[in-house]
Amino acid sequence: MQTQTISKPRLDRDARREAILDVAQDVFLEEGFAAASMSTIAARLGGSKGTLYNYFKSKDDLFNAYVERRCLWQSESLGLKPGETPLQALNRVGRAFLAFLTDDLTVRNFRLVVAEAERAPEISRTFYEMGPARGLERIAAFLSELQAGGLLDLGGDPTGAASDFLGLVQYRYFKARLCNAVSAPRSAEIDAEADRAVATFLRAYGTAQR
Amino acid sequence: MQTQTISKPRLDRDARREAILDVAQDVFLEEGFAAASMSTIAARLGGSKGTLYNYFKSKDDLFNAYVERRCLWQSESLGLKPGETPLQALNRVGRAFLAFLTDDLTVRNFRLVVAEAERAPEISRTFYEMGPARGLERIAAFLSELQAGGLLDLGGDPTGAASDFLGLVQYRYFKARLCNAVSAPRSAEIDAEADRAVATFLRAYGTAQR
Amino acid sequence: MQTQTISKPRLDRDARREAILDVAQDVFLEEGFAAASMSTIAARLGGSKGTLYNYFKSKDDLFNAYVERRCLWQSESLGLKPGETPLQALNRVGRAFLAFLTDDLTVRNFRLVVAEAERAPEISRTFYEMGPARGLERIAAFLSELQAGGLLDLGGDPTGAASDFLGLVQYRYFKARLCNAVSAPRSAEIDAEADRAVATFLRAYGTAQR
Amino acid sequence: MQTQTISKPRLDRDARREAILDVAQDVFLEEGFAAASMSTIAARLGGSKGTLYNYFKSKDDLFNAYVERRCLWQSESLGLKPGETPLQALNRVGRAFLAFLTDDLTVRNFRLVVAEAERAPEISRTFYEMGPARGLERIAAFLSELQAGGLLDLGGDPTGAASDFLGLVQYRYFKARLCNAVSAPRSAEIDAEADRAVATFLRAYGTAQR
DNA sequence: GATGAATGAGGGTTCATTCAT
DNA sequence: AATGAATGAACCCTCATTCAT
Repeated sequence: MQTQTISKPRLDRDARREAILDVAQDVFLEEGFAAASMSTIAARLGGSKGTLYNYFKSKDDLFNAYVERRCLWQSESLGLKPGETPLQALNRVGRAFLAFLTDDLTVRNFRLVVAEAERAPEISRTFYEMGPARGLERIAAFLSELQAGGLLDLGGDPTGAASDFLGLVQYRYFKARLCNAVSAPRSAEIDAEADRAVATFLRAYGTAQR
Repeated sequence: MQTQTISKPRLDRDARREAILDVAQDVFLEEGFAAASMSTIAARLGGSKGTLYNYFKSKDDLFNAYVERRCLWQSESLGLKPGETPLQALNRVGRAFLAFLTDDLTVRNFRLVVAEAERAPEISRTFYEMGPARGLERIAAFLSELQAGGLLDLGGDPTGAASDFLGLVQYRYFKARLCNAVSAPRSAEIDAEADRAVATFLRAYGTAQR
Repeated sequence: MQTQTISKPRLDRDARREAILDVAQDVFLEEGFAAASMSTIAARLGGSKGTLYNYFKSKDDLFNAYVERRCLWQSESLGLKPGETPLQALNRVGRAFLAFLTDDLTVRNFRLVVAEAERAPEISRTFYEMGPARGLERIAAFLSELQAGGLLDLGGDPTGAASDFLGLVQYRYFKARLCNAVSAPRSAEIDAEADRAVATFLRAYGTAQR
Repeated sequence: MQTQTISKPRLDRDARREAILDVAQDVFLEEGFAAASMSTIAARLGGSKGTLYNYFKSKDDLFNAYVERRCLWQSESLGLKPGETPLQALNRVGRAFLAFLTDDLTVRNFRLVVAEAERAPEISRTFYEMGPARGLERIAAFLSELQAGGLLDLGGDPTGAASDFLGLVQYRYFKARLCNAVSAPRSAEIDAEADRAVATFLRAYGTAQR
């Protein structure tokens, strides 16, 4: 019972914190930072407002914690998979990237962070460094790997090539998604668009022998 | 003096309306829609809140008017200029587009509209149709013109090519700008990045004879 | 033309004043004093708010004028009509009184005046003196006339008898109407109730020979 | 002490609610619903506006609660008391009824409810059903009791007789009180008027043997 | 640690009134 | 005499935050 009283609260506290962040995420994504109210979050949580302030010292603090947690999430492994040709890998990554970017959660989260960029610059900057910037680096590394495999010639600028790759893949849908001008594309649409972008990319960066 | 007494009020009213929108734009861009308060706008205007409501029947109405006015602005002429080679034109357009997109006003306005996409979907959708969507079409038309001049081979999909062009040109800076991760690039940086993107584009879409 | 310029404005001014009062009456009756707005009245009038203030120096003033005008209206002639027996006259007056009291306009006007009795005691007091109090006197005089005809014996207190008469006639419907608990009674209902009240009244005040 | 920690908040909350209603009643009665402001109520309460909204979700809600509480109050027992003759009982009830009706609180409350009859018909209707309508029924039952005792002959229409009784008793003062045309009658005046009305009533409904 | 009542500043909005034209 | 833009006080209501229990 001693261990209980010592260890259990600790676990409980972390779990409770996570639960709060889960609810906060929902509310923030649905209503935006300013329109979201601590009352709403507390009510959905089934707890009291006071409790919220036991875990996060302010609404801003809660928002910070939410963004930080979001950033820790996005970490799938890139890189060639066994038994995959470089071309197949490029197509797979293009599709995965586009699917991720057009996903509802991604889009709404992006809106949320961008909305607060003026008011809370550090937050959006952190988000950018942890998210898009790291993604670009990982794509650059991935493309270098493909270059080593002979598929590509990046011309000595892997980051530039990565930027081009991502630009090609996402332009058609991302802005439109942000603006609510289109709903989330279905899988087939994503594949078609990604494949088209990869084809363009290969015309610009592919080696003759591909 | 007769024309005065007749026309002056009319002009005054329109001018006042514009002045209000100017101030509202500043406040909206700085604080976002939700955080912006009618009190702040009235105070900066040097008038009373009541006056605001003589011109716009609600905060939403004011925001709508702001977005509408923004949409009417962006309409420069594209197309080949006299004495310009197709290649020069492509470079010029690429630079102009990137300069526009990374401009402070553009970025902050984009943030603002996107922030309200969940709450007011029609507004952001309209913005998208009037802004990015029309821009894409105009670029597509422009590229077709260059194709006619022999510089490009769009492979029968001018819109796809336009999307690729814009994706290549903007990816490096736009997201970063949105997230406040970088300040507005200087002219030289814009030119370098645009030129690089154009080079990539030409490797993918240029004809042999270029 | 001189008479025109002199006399016409005078007429116009009175007519305009009446028109304003007509509109104000509608709005006051519909919304109550506090909820009625000068803007609404001006808008319905098709004029500007400034004009309103040219005719009435405040909202209270307008309300005063409305109540005063209302009081001047109610003045039908009571008294025996030629070829009518005293009993017939009593029944006729009872019915007329009840019809008047349960009429929509009467009820809503009563509500309106009573609502402001705390805030503006003189107004409701004036209304009472001009309306119900004078009505009571006229009924007393009327009953005295019938007494002279031998139908009634008022026991030396015509006002008391008049009060009893009116109390008997109106109790069933008036409060309920004020409270919106019943809609305006139809003619047959009014007649039946008035006749019943008259019968009671005659049992209390009728002479043996009736 | 356990009961304290459990029951005290509960009592406090109810007590606070009652205190708010007490203050709200004062303010509503003095200024009317529309003119009463939540700020005034909060200030008189010595609390903040926010607290008001913790107990009542809107001004309308507060008003509803006030009316409901008023309705629960008025419930004295009628009926013959031991050692009382029927005639004494009738006089007693007449006086009590008139005293109640001309009481300041009754009059002002009536004004208040009637004032909102157009805007909130359900409220005034409920008030009527709970108050005057039930009062009428109780008087009818009371009169029937007296009839059984041989004092009265209601002619088979107890409700009609009750209506007559109440009409006779109240007409002289009630309207005048509503209109602020007279101040609350003193006890002697009330008794005299009630006795007079009872005498009239007995002439109309009394049996020969009384 | 959890609660939820209390706070008070501030939100958007309305409105009677004024005044220059 | 008529207009209608301008005002600013006041309205109802919300909310992030605090604190006694």
